[in-house]
Parts: sequence; structure tokens; C-alpha cells
Amino acid sequence: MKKNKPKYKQIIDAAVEVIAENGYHSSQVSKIAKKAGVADGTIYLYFKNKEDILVSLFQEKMGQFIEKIEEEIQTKSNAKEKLLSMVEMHYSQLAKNHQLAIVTQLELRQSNKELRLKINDVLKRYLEVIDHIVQEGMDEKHFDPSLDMRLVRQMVFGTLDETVTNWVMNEQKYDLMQQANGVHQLLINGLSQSRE
Amino acid sequence: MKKNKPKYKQIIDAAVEVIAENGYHSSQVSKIAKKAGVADGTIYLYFKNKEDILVSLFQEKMGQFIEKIEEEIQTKSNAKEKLLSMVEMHYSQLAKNHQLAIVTQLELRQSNKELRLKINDVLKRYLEVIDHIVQEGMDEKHFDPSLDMRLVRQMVFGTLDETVTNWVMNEQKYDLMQQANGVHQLLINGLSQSRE
Amino acid sequence: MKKNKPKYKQIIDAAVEVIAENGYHSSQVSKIAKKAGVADGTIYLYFKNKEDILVSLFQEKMGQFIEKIEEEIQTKSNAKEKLLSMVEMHYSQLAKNHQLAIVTQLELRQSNKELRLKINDVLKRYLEVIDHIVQEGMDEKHFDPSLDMRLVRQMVFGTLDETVTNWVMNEQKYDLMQQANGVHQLLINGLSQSRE
Amino acid sequence: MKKNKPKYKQIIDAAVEVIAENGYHSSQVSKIAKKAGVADGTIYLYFKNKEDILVSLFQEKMGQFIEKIEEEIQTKSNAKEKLLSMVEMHYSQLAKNHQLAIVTQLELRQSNKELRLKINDVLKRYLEVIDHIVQEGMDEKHFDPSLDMRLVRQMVFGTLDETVTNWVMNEQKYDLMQQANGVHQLLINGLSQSRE
DNA sequence: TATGAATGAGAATTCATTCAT
DNA sequence: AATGAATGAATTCTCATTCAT
Repeated sequence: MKKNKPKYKQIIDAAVEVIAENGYHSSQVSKIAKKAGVADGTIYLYFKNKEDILVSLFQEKMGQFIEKIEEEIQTKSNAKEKLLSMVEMHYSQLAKNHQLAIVTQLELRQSNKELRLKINDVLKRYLEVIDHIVQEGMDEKHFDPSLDMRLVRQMVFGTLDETVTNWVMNEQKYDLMQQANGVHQLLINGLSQSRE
Repeated sequence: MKKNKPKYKQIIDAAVEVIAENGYHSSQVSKIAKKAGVADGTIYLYFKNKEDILVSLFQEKMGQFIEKIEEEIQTKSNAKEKLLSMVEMHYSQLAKNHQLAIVTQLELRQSNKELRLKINDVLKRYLEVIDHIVQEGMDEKHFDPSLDMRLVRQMVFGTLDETVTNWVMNEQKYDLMQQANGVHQLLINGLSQSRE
Repeated sequence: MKKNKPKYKQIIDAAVEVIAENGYHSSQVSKIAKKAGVADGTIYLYFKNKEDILVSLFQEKMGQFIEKIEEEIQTKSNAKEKLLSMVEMHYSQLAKNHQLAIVTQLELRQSNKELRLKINDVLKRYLEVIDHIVQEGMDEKHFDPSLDMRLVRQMVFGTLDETVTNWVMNEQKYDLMQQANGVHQLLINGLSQSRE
Repeated sequence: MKKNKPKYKQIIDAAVEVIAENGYHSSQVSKIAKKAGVADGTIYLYFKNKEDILVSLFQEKMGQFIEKIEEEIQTKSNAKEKLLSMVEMHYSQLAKNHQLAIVTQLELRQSNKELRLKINDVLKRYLEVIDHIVQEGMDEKHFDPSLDMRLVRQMVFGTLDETVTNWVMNEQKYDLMQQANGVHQLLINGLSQSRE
């Protein structure tokens, strides 16, 4: 299995670094190879083509990203706590890894439609996590049972994505983690005057 | 002023058509020129370079987009109605113009960081519209006065943007307008069990 | 019509020179462009791709080659004279243009199967010239009427082609034209002891 | 002597198969190694480089080819019969081995000038066979003693080669062997009205 | 002998932009 | 103002060959 060989991960990590530093369009395969410490041709022993590096990068990193969120959520006992945990994990993981944040929020979006479809496939798993939390909340009667799942999913993901993108575009000048509680409250209560 | 000459608008409209039909990366200047019925070189009498066509396109179209939202909102008397009106206008204008929706939601995001910074400048005006509505709602005590304006702005915009992008990526198979009320409710009440 | 523009012919002539001098595999498009005195990109205004240069080269040069043979043959009154004329013209034209001889006999044969099929199309016209002469000879009862046209055509063309290729491979050390009569006699009488 | 080791022949036979199936340009060393059941590196224990495989292939196969022709010819008592025998053997051997025919007539001609010079060296032995037959025919006074040996050699070889190439290019749709007599007659009598 | 992972040189083509007319 | 022919920089991927094991 190529994915377990050390060079596979080396190349993906080099790709993250190179893309974060140089931007998507200035990230030539030869630059990635150099940073990974392998020959250009070696890249093609592990990846079908350049796009395959990017898709694999996203799968690998986003897979771990979602896995960690799933693990953390399991330790929580109700939907509200799970949602908070998800927001916190989403933010903390990207806050911890600035380069990855740049790559996923900005650079990889410059890819073509085909690549973005593959990226969306990876995201489906994340959307399912959201769905489960919301469903649980509705079952608990803490969330409105009449909610349209698709809209909720898009609000939650859209909000998280937009807040992270803003943070990255502002060059991470403020503390992303500090927003977690506020965003959680917003998602739970919306704009309305809170009842408490 | 070049912006009032007929060819200026011709070229921008051609760009929207060409990009919607062919995708960002297959939209060569020569294709836009052909569709606009002018020579390649003529483009450069009206635009500094290719990127300038795209920025101008966004300014022109998004400017009108925001203007119409502003006009419509003025006729509403409170923040909740204004927010609903904004959601409806946002959706209706893009639903009415599929090509523009494809260009703004998918194709223009493939542009490089520099171009996206300029695009963000255009969006600032829209974000200010959101801010005004939210501020008004807080003043009316209908919206929670302790809300963090930046987070709200990002939740609102992120939700609208994500819902439209999903609709476009699903090839506009469902009716975007029908979502307006649900999204409005979600933004107002969040996930919590509604009080009514 | 692009074929009548001066750059079209410039590029083809440059291609003949470059291929004859450097060999097929060392004849990069950029080398041809440089020799033709145009930019690399200009090549692609006149030719679809590199292979199209080679096919066009063959069509252009071989077309003229065959045309001249046809013209010369018309002035002869019987098949034997026409055959001699054909042999002489075949040899004289290639003897006069060493570079073209190298390209057609050696370098262009290194091309892939697809290109060779296109080259064969061009040659069909030449084979028809042979067929006409042989048919005329059979009608005159000077040539054996029971001959298999396909075999004759292949013998004649194979002989001419092989003799020219040998001459080119021997770096044109001997006089190709001096062979014309001998080859003509061979084709007419074969190996048999002549009757005269 | 490496040539007698089993892997030497394995590799050559694999090369014939691979080139016949995939064409010259798609016949990578790794493909040949795989078909031969050896590692890529093993090839280089038996052959200096890729070109050496091709030259050796030609030497090996053409050597056997010529040997069989020589054996068969020995059983004939005069030049005419020997010539017929040569034509028949030439055709029958290639008709029996389609893959080899494809490789020698089409694929190996795509090689570069250098390789073809080496190939020509191998063919010299065949040309000598032709020369001997012709000389014998002239001594017997059945062939015209004033013939130019070089021209005859090129006519005979050019005719055989052209007829086989045509047969291969036409995907061996007709029976090559059936042409043997006709070609033999053509070579003996040329185009002239036969005396019988 | 045999292996096969790693190497790295090498080239066609596109397309934004210019500028002589 | 308008044209459009000409420019030329820039990059992925293949595959023959090597060499540590």
C-alpha cells in the first residue's frame, strides 16, 4: 500500500508547505519534489498526476480532521455540547496548523470544477457528522424538530467555513478559538434576543 | 468615462456568458472578444488586463445586486422584515440569472488570491448592509444586543453563500426561493426549539 | 487561405532544413521556428501541431514532386518512354534537393504509424501514375497484359524507393541519375538475358 | 556467452511480442521486462541498452531468417529456381510469423538513423545471398551478364520488401504466398511482353 | 545474478498582451 | 478607436538507466 510508505506522506506534507508559501498557481511539481527531498519523477510513483497530489492531500488531512472531531464528539452527552465541541475542534485544528488552513480555505478553492467535486466528496463525511448532531438535538427536543436538515447543514457549515476563511484572509490576526462560544450561541439561538 | 460606453458593458456581458458556458479556465480573452463582437485588442482599450475584466464584472454586477437589495429593504419597517427581504432578494436575483450565479458562486472563486481580495472589497458594501440590519434589530431589542457583529455578519453571509453555492452545484434542480423563509427563520431563531 | 501566406512556406522550408540537419528526433518546434525566423507560437497559427508540420511538408513537397513527374510524362508518347521519364524525374528531383531526399527517405520514416498512414495517402497519387503507365504499356502490347497491377506497382515503387534510400544512406557518394537507364532496363526486361 | 542463456532469448521474444502489440513507441523497457518475466534491471545484465535489445532482436531473428533461406536454396540447382525459392522462403517465413513481420516491416523502421545503420549491417548478409544467385544466373547465361549488380540487388530487395510491407499494412488480408510466383516472374522478365 | 525504487533530463503547446496599420 | 497577427514565457510528465541490497 503506497499510502503507508514514508515518501507518500513526505510529499503530501511538502505540498501543504509549498502551496501555503507560494500559492496554488506557483506550486510546480518540481517545487514540491524539491521540498520533499525527492526527484520529480518520484512524485509520479506515488501519485497519478499533480491533481492527484491535491486530492490526496485533502483526503488525508481532512480525513484526520474529521476523525478527530468524531472522536471528541463521542465524549459529549448531548447535541448542544457536541455542537460546541465540533466548533471548537474545527477551529482549534485549523488554528494549530496555519499552513493547512491557508491551503484548505484559500488555495485549494482555486482548483478546477473537477477537483472541487472530488473535494466535495470528502466533505460529505463532515456534513454527515453535522446531520447526526442536529438529528440528536431534534430527538432530544432541544433543537426544533421541524428544521429542514439541508438548510441547517448549510448554515452550520457555511458559518464555520466563512468564519475560518475570514480569519485566514485577515492573516490570522485575531484568535479564532475565542469565537467558538459566540458562534455556538449564534447557531443555537440565532439572532433573537436570548431567553435567559 | 469608459464605463458608460456601450462596448464596456458588451464585453462584461460577454464575459459572464463565456465564463458560465466554458468555465473560468477555458475563458480566454479571445473567446470573450469574439462573443462581444470586438477584436482582441479592443478589450485592452477598455480594461487594463484580463483580471480587470473580472473585477469590473464583479463590481458592475454585484453593485447592481446590492443596490436592488438596498432599495427593497428601504420599504421594510423593521429588522426582521428587512432580513427576510434581503434573503429573498439575494436568492431571487441569482435564481433569475443562472449564468451570473454560476460565475459568482463557482467560477470566480478559482481566481487567485489577489483577485479575490479585490472581490472582497466589493463585498464589503454588502456586509455593511447586513451590519445595518443587525444593528437596527439590536436597537429594536428584537436581536440580542450582546451579539458580536463580525460573527453575525459571517454567519449571515456564510449561510446565504453556502446555500446558493449548493443550489448551483446541484445544477439548480430545486427552487431556491422556497428556502428563503426557512433560512430566515434559522437565522433569527437558530437551532433552538422555537418559542412559538 | 493560410497555405498561400508566405510564413506557411517559410516554416515548411525551415522544417526541411532543420530535419535534414538535425534528424527527426532532434527537430524541436522551437528549432524550426528559429530557422523560419518566427516565434514558436506563430507556428501554431499555421499548423495544428508538430505532426501537422510534417504532414503538410510531405503533402506540399511530394505534391510538387508528383506534379512535375506528371507534366514531364505527358510529353512522352509511349509507356516505355514514360516509365523512363518517371525514373529520371524521380531521381533528378531528389538528386537536386539533397535535404528533401534525406527527409523523405530517412527522417520521415521514423514517424509513428498514424503519420505514416497520412503519408501513404499522399503517395497514392504517385502509385496511380505508375498504374496509368503500366496500363498504357499493356494496351500497347509492349507490357505483358497478364501482369498483376498491384505487384507491378510495388516492384516499380519498391525499386525506386530502395535505390534512392541506398543512395541517401551512402551519403550520395555516387551519381543517382546515372542509374536511371539501368533501372529502367531492369524494370522493363527483368533479370532475363535480353533478346536483342 | 550470454546469447545462449535462456533469459537472453526470453527477453528478445518478449520484445517482439511487446513491440508487435503496442507499437515501437509504446514499448518501454519495463513492459518488455514484465512480459519476459524478469526485473527491469535484469535487462541490463543481458543488453547494453534499449537499442541493443532491438539490434540483437534483428540479428537473432534475421539471422535465422537468412539461414533458412540459404539452406533451402542449396537444394536448388539453378539461379531461377533459387530465386523462386528465395521469394517463397522470404514470404513464407514472414507469413508464418505475423508478429515478427509487423516488427521488421513497420515498427523497427521508426528507429533512428543510427539503429537503422546497424540493421542494414545485418541485411548485408541477405544482400549477398541475392548477389550469389544473380551471379550464378549470369554465369549460366540465363540472366543478362551486363546487369549492374547493385541495381539488381536493390530491385530484388526493394520489391520483396515493398510487397511484404504492403501486405502488413493491409493487415495481412490477402495471401502473401500466392504472390510468390508472380513476383518471381516479374523479377525474371520485367514488364516486357513475355516470350512464351 | 537478480531486483525494482529512484532518478532527472527534456519538449510541445497555450494564451495574455502588444503594436503596426 | 479598432484591429488581429505575432509574440514568447512557462510547466507537466515519461521512461531509459542506475545501484544499493
